[in-house]
Amino acid sequence: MRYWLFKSEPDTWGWDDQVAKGDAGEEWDGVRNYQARNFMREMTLGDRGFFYHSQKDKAIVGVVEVITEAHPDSKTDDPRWECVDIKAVKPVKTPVTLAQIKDTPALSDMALVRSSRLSVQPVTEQEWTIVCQMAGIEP
DNA sequence: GCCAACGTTGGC
DNA sequence: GCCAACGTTGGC
Repeated sequence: MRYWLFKSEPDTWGWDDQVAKGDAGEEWDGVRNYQARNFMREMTLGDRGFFYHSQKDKAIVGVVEVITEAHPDSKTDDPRWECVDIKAVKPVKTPVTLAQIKDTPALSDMALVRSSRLSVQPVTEQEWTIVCQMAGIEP
């Protein structure tokens, strides 16, 4: 199993919207970036991801699970763009902010720090464990 | 609201 | 195939 991070503007699609979809989940549509799409193609069922709010919050607020493999993005006819479906698994106990992540030397290589504009990013197992500790949840 | 970083587009 | 121009994202 691999770990990922999904970034969204909370005003457009936030954690609450994701939770409201329940186990049915929702397409992670709208990605128009090849690198992010390629990561979604690498995803397999059961992979876990962090749900990150950009802009106002700038914090990891929940954990999601990949529930479909990559398929065409239903929001466009352009065959280049694909996405996976994800469902909310659980919220974090304590949101982990970008500032905290930047203050943690072991997390200084996270894509969130190094490549802040990428909307879908891989997370290493080690990073996953550390962030879960900071969030007060089981990995 | 500004600006840096980055990806994309289009002219040559 | 290069590079300038432009648009978008996201942190500050």
